[in-house]
Amino acid sequence: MTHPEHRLQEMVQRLKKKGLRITPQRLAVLGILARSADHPGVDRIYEQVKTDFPTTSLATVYKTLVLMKELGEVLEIEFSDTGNRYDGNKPYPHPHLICTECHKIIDPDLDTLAHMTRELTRDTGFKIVSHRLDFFGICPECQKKGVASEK
Amino acid sequence: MTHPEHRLQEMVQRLKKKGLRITPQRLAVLGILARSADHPGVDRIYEQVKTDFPTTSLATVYKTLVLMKELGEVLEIEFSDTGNRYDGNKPYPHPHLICTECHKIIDPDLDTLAHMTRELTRDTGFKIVSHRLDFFGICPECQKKGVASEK
DNA sequence: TTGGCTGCAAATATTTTGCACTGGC
DNA sequence: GCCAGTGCAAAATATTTGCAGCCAA
Repeated sequence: MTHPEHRLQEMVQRLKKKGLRITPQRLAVLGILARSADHPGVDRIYEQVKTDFPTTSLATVYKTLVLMKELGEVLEIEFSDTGNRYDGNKPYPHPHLICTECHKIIDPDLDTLAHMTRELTRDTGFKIVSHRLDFFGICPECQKKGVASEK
Repeated sequence: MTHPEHRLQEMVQRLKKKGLRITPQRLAVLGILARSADHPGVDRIYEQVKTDFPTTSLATVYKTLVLMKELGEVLEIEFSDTGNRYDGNKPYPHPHLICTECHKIIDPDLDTLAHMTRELTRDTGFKIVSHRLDFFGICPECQKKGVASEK
C-alpha cells in the first residue's frame, strides 16, 4: 500500500492489456481497492463506490471483484460469517492478523510460525486468541486425474 | 482420530456435565464427528445422520454444530464458497491441507512456516498452490473497550 | 457501431429463526 | 411433568445470474 495511485494504474493497465473496458464504476472499485489498507468487504466497497458514483449496483461490485480475482489482481479472504474481504494491494497469499472484535485486518510481516504468536503479541499488542493456517494444493490422486482432463 | 468411540464419549460427557440432553439426533451427529477424519461439511453430516435417524432435520444438524462449537468441542473451518467444514476430533486451531480439486482436508503435523511448503510437498505429494494463514485475536483498542463492556 | 458492461430483479445457496409439538431426564 | 430439543417452514444473508438497455473504445 505504498503507492495507491501506482497500484491503481497497474490494475487499469492490466484491464486494457486484456482488452477489457475501463468504466467509471470499475475505476471507482479499483480505486478503493488500491487505496485501502484494511481489506474492505463487499458492503464497504459498495458504500464507498456509491459516494463517487451513486448509480453503481451491488452486482457490478461483485462482478468486478470476480473479474479481478480471475486476473489475479485481487486476493479474496474468505469468511463465511462476516463476509469475504478483499486485498487489491497484495493479491497473493500472505498472513493476516484479524481482530475478532472490530474485524480489522492488517498484514504482519514474519517468517516462521514457531515464534509468530509471540512476535505478533509483542509487535502489535494484539491478544492472539486463535489462528488459521491453511495450505491449498492438489493431492497426488487429483494430480494424476488432472493430467488427462484439464477442466 | 485414534479412538473415535472414546472421543464420542468425551463429547457426550461434556453435554451431560452441562445438563444438556443426549437425544438420538445429537448422538448421531456427534458419532459422525467423532468417526470422521476428513472434516465433513454440513451436507455430508446431514446425509449420514439420516441413514441412522431418517427424521432428523437440517436445522437440528446446524443447531448441534453451533452448540458444540460453543462448548469448544468442534472446530469450524470456514469456506465461503464450498461451505464450512467441521472437525470434532481436534477442536483446536491447527494447520489444514486442503485439496482444491476434491476438497479433501487432512491434518499435517509440522512446526514452522518456513519449511512447511517443502515439507508438505515431500511428505504428502501434494502440489502446494496456495496457503491461508490467519491469526485471530483482539487488537489493543478493542482490548481496552472490552474491559468495561463485556458483550 | 457494437459487444462488453451496467443495473435491476429474480434466482440460488446457505444458515438462522420462530414456534408448536415432543420426548429425555 | 417440565422444559430443552426437534422439525417444519419462513426469514435472513450472501452471492450469482438473466436480460434489456447503455456506453467505452
